Amino acid sequence: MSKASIENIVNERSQHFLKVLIERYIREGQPVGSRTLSRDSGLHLSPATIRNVMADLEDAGLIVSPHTSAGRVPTISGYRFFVDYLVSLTPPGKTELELMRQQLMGDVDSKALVEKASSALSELTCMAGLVMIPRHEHVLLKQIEFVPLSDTRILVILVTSDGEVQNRVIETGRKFSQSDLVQAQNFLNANYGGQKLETMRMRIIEDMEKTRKQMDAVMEQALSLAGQVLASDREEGDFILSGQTNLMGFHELSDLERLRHLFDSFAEKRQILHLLDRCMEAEGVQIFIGDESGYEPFDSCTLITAPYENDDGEVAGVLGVVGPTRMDYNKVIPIVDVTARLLSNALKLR
Amino acid sequence: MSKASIENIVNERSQHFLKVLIERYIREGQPVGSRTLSRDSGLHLSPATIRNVMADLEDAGLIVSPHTSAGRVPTISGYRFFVDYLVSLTPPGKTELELMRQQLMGDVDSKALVEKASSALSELTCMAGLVMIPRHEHVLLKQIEFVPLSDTRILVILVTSDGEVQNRVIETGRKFSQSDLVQAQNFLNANYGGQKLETMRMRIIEDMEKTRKQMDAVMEQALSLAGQVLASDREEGDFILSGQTNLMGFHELSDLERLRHLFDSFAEKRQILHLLDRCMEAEGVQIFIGDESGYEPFDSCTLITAPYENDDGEVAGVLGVVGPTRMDYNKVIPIVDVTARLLSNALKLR
DNA sequence: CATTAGCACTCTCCCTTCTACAGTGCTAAC
DNA sequence: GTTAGCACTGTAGAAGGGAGAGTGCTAATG
Repeated sequence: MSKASIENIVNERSQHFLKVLIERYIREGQPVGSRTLSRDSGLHLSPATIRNVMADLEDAGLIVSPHTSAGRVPTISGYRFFVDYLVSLTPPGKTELELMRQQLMGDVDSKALVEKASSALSELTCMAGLVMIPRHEHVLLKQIEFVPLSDTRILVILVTSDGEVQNRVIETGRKFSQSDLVQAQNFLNANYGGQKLETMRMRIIEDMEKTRKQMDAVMEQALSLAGQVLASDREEGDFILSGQTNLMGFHELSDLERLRHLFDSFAEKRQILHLLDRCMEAEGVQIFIGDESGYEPFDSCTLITAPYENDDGEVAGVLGVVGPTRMDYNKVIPIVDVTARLLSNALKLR
Repeated sequence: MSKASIENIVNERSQHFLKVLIERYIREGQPVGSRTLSRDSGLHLSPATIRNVMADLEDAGLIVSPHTSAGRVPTISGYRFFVDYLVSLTPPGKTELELMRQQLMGDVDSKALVEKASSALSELTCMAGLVMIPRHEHVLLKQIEFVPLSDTRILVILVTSDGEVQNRVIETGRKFSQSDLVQAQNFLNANYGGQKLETMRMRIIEDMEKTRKQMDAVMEQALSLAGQVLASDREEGDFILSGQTNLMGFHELSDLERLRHLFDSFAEKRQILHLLDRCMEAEGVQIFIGDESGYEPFDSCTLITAPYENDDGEVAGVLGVVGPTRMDYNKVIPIVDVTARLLSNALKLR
């Protein structure tokens, strides 16, 4: 940012005009001209004066005109300045809140909760809602079961403290008898039940060393199986997307090629998950406007996210909405924020 | 169909022209005029003659012209007649076949197979591919396990003969001790293991009657639990969709509103599942052109489906593609057909 | 009787032209 | 610092016009 621009931004009056301009543009979707702004601003200044201010704002890179004789529209920096300094967040109405609260109560199944949160987001914002499936990193092992499928394939069922069930199939390479499995299962439940999966993984590696000296066949088998199970525990993550088609309504995204690109990126998931992972580390609401996400299909979109917590009060995932850069930040930011809180609560109250 | 139309359709020459016209239109996407058709037809007839034939075909409702001075395009009836009597199916090339075969081998997980089949369909046809998740109606119970989650909630794990694992949580309303559950589990495995879930459900209802007289507590508990598990067995079904965005490339579908409607229908699933269910009953390839599906979002699409079989040789589900009515039927029909066969094989060879 | 040439007609597509309009930047006056 | 006035610029939309493609009809032909 040039020196001139900073001085102008500091100017309170310019900021007021910027705010009014952006709010107007968000509402109407049309470039805002000096005459309109003069009427809307509340201050009694002529269009000519406003034009000077607008020229400054344009110099500062906060607004641009699409062509000579159109009004001005916010740039990405403009939106950024707006959300950083100028937003007047309007908390969701009682009815919306109540509706959302109801949706997110009842259920005990965390998958169902996540889906409802996602569709609530998309319905309330009329954009696309997305919610990461909760991570189970800090989850405790409640029970482990082995079920033989064939000679060398074993189905392993992990029941975790958050009530989730994970099925994994492992290829053992050698044969285990039914009683081998029962013994291993009992051994593991007795020794590792109630532990976190991650600490479990570490302890098993240690324990395998010790066991080698003791040469207890049962323990060794059990550990080797458990080792295999947990080796495949690198979760790749996933998210639930709702209301993707809402995005087809925005004519700033109506370029079919861009839109297709965006939809493909939703289907591919990988990059988006990476982005969401980053948001999980940050605290509170995160906003990526236009190319700020560094992810090209989102170049003409804004992503607003907030982390939510699991029953232990640890960050379990991230939720958010995707929409055009021209979105009602005043309204959407609180919705994302509140939804994250409500989902956290719902996960705790199960 | 009027009498005149039938006579005209029976006319072999008209049929030839219809075929050439449709194939040309499928290739080029432009209305086909009499001059073009005269050159393409192979027969040495002047455009004027062709015009007479085209007028007949139009009377018969097989083609229309978008406006006075455009050529003709096929109607839905035209396409229908084409696929019923005129297609020259071209089997997929060696390379495509080999590629598909490779994709569909390796894996043992039926979910993964289904996903690969779906993406293979969408890639080979450049349209949207969809594959129903296999139904487990005729599947055998391999093993049943009870895992207590809380006093009244029990996790039931069903391992079935096709290697799938189903988790269900039931609310018992009263407390079961650990040993109650183990006994019930053993009883059920001993008495119902290896049976079809559907016959099991019926037998359990019978057996509950008998048990009432014997008053064996263990048996009664076991049956009551199993009854609950199987009561929730009404599968609603699901399908995997791939390459949905391919549809955005077709400009006959480029009306954003229609497209949105179509995408919403994919997300809603219910109606489409209903449609697919109907296809499961029929034998072999099914084709719904335009409004033939009776499902309005598909009005400007064609759906081509084929059922596939599970390891028992019973119909397990349906797969297919969705694209614009103007699609290369000669090529796509065999692809759907072959994919269904290959998926059936892959499911058998696991 | 089927086929064909000829012709007037119709419609779309694309190009150009024109006008109305909105909004700008600049200059000079307040 | 603010404002009025003014020339300028770019867009949107209407109007017009020619080229081209394809039609249906009629009358002539083999």
